[in-house]
Amino acid sequence: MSHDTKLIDLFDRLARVAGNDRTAQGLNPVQWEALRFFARANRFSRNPSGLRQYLGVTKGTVSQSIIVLEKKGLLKKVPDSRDRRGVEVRLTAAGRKLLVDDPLNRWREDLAVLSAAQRKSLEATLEHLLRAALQHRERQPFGFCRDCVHFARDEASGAPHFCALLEVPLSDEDSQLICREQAPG
Amino acid sequence: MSHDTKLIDLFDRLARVAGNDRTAQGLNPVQWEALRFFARANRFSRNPSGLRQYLGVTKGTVSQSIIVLEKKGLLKKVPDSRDRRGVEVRLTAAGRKLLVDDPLNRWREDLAVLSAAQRKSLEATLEHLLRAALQHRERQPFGFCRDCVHFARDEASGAPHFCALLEVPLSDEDSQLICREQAPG
DNA sequence: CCTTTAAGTATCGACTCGATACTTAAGTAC
DNA sequence: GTACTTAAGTATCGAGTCGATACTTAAAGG
Repeated sequence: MSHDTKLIDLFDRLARVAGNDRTAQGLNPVQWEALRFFARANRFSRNPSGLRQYLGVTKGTVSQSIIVLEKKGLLKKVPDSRDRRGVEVRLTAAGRKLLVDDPLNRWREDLAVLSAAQRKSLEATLEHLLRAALQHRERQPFGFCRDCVHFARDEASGAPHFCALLEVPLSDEDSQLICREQAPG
Repeated sequence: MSHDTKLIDLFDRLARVAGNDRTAQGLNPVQWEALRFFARANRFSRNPSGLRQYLGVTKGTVSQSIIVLEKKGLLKKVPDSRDRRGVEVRLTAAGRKLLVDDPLNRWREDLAVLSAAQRKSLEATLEHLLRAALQHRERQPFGFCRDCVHFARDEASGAPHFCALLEVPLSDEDSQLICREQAPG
């Protein structure tokens, strides 16, 4: 019985409660997570292997989930012009519309019981913890493009920004999305 | 894009990462949760409907999970002497032994990146949040017996403690377990 | 008694998820 | 170029979760 037992139990319990109200609008937990991911991932990340990395599951699993969401008309696949093995996954208008009723939004009401200072502090602590946990498990942080070590702002190249890792220009929109290659700077 | 979006995303992501390493020792997430629950629930709570309330799933689901764990030799069912419809679920020696290698323990290492003050603050905040979330969803908090409004310490009745709701004497051990009837005082 | 309610089980169908095997396309070596 | 290797994605299978439904048994209350 170490001193962190209660904290771990709280995580476990919160995760379970969150999981419980994730089945809504006919979508199950993983489908919601996939929808959220593709809505927020940049063009280097919004493909099946990006989701695979994000969720930490096998490619067969994500392949199935994407096919189901495609059948529901919430996602559509577009061939990748640069690599013909790959596909780009995009939300349809129906997908974006459904995301407005994300069951995770229920937590906004719950978070209201905390003060602004508490929420701020909680956010910083959880971010720290998540980063450590992902590093420990050798997984990518999937942070914002603009917070990356490879991000160069206001390049003279014409485009507003630039990625020094992939060596491509970046739009303003790109910089505000999450990226599988992101390394916190 | 409300201001709590990032906080909700952090919860979602932490929950997913925690879920990923919950498949260990041949047990899946729900089986681990059941094992943990029965190890910590008091005698009024360690039955199928207690787990049902705790996890927020249907009785058919918990019935199946318990049967699987019984077949694995980690749990055993004992008829309830007071109510012949009910059963008491107890961990076997093998169950207790397995719990030592709970994959959730991996978080202890991750929590080490936080200072003692941060952990303390995090614990208080999460407890507050969980309580609000459970109340919002009309679910029981499953707190410690000793922290309950119905708990009476050092009764003159002979037993060390007493539950004013169920009107039964309580041992010291009872008071340190979680209870489905618990109402925070 | 008889009706209602509660605890638990049995069964079904839809889905997740890991594992395995497969297809197609890049990348690289020669 | 041809051959080998690696990567992206799909197809399929089996075990398990989970809600829904129907059922059995027992308690509880007129």
